[in-house]
Amino acid sequence: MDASANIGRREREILTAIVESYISTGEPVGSRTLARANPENLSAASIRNVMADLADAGFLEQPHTSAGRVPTTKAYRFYVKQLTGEARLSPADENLIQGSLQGLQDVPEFMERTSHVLSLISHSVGVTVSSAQGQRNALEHVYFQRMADKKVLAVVVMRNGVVRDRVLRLSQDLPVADLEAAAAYINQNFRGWEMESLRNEISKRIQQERSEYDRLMRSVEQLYAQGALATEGPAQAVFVEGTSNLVITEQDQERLRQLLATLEEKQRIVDLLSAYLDVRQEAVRVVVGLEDAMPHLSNFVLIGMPARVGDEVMGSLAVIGPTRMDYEHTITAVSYIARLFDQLWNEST
Amino acid sequence: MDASANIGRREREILTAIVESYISTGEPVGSRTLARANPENLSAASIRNVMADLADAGFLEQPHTSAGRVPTTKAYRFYVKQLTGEARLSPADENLIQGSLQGLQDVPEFMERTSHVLSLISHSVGVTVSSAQGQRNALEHVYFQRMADKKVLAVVVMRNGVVRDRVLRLSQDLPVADLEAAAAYINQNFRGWEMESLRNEISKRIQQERSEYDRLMRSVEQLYAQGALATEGPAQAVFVEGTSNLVITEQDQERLRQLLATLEEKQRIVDLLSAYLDVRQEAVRVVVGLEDAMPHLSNFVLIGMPARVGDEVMGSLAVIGPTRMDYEHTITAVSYIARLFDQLWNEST
DNA sequence: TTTGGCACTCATGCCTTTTGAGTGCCAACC
DNA sequence: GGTTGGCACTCAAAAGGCATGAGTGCCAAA
Repeated sequence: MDASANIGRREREILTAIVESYISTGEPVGSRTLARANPENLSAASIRNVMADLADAGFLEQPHTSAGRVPTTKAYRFYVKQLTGEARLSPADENLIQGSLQGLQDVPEFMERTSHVLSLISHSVGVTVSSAQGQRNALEHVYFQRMADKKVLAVVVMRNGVVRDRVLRLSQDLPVADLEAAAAYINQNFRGWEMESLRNEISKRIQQERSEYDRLMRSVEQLYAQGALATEGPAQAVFVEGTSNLVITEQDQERLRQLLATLEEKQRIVDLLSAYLDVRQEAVRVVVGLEDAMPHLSNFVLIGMPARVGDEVMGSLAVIGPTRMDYEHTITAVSYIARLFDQLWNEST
Repeated sequence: MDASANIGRREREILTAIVESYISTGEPVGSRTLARANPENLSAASIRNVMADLADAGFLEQPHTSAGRVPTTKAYRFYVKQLTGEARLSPADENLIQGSLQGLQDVPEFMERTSHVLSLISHSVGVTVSSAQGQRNALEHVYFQRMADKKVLAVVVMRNGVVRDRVLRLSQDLPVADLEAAAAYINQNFRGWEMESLRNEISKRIQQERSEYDRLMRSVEQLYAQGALATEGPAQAVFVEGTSNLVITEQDQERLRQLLATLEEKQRIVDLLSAYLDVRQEAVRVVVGLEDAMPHLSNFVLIGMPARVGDEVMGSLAVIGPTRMDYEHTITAVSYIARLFDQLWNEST
């Protein structure tokens, strides 16, 4: 099924040379130019023959009859696969990254700066999502503040330092004393509990102690029902940076417009990343050809991986750029930052 | 000094006609076309004379010798000044806005959606800043959580529902008990105080009760020194949306690139808005010609105003767009949303 | 003061020509 | 048989030439 199996060594070399040449110049590459650039031993005519084969196998395309060849999606996939992944970042880039990410404390801030750094290094669009699900988080402290009739501000502090606040609309007003009692009850009984098991336990207790006359549990029930202890929330911050780099990449007006519009729809970015990045993956993932997921992102590539601290996923980082990009460099940068992220947050906890 | 004073009625009419024509077509406007479009009574030749005068007075420019006239910055300023400001938003637009801004609870969320709506309505870039300075805010509750050696998470809840959290790095470690004591001290003594006077009072008390042996005050001092009660913070969220609209506006590649790059620098956006939008202004402000503040924003206009709830400034909303824009429409939209903001937050508190 | 007329300018669009990088194929060569 | 040089052919893009038309300035007449 995979035609790349029956490809000989010569073909492989020429194909990578073509891909590299096209990536750096952007011009369709012809046999003559290739022969001149790599004056090993091959002549233009021989290369022509190989190129014809590669075109038949679906690795190359011609914009028009008498033009050079352009790599197809298949060719890029092949190219990425045969990269060694042993490249190291230049000291300059390492410094740039270290410098940008110093003195950070919260995840969203890290994500924001990371998307910026990624855009600088890759010359494409840096994209990060701070999902901060906090599922595995232990409760440290809750606090309720009465704002107005039937409106309560709930603040939840978790052990890892994530603070979540939301306004609840209750079906029935609760006086300040009841709010304080509820907070005290939760703090005393559940401090240190993991949020998920905490929620299970609370809903269980509410079921059991259904006595209509237990004022405390009724308050807790109301607060709980309105999501006082929910931790996901819509607080999924998305950071997209480096869109100005697209102006150079994408010449066509209308396509550029649609590109920018697509990148502004935060929800679609989240979907894209969650569709392609697996929580458990250990290495950078390169997805060539995003047109399946988003029509306007044809000729674009996603290079990314989840950002984890230990086992817990705190978000994702990725670069979205044109197929014509420096894959090796970008891959190394993404994986470097992901490793750095883990490190930074491990040592500071 | 202002040449617009000595401009007669005919001149004024022709100038506005020119500006409007240029805004809608984008083509330099010539005397003949104008005469045909407004067939009142004037002939092309007469208009030519007037146009020559207007050019002398600095209202019009010629791209080249034999082309039509293009309005200058001065002309736009004149045009904006003579707008009545009595326009109303179309029901469709009002619905769009109302729909987008329903069911909101926190200011940043409002700002994010507002920048989006503004970009849709103005066909330019919608920009909002949620500054939530909270200077005028009363303290409701503070909470300190020890994270690690010399690291403390400070959570400040203010009466208006704004929650601010930050990680403090202390010069000396504080045990949990001391943190709790400090929090209790602040909560008992200063609940309900305005943040600014609170800070003044605390630093005064620290000065006075300098006794090296007062453990409590030393804890408070340390926490305070590291900004436990600071409320500005870098939590100045900036939302920029609608950049895809610029692709149509700005034809020149390089300029477009710089534009996008400029709009990505959040800090500059903040500076721009704070430079031009006065906290106390009651109406929409239109600034034609942003090139003084930012060279890359020549030929661009800022239309914005602060977003207030009563007297308190919660941020700013603005549109940044090309000089060729529908001023009246955009001005009405901005002021409509600002009014809506005040309303929404008054009724919900 | 307004208007028609006239000569002049200059960006724009359209057509044609030239150029050059590329291809495919064939015959010759090692 | 794989490799190479040669040759005819293709086609996009650049360069030149020309007509078009919207525009201007200025002048003289109404």
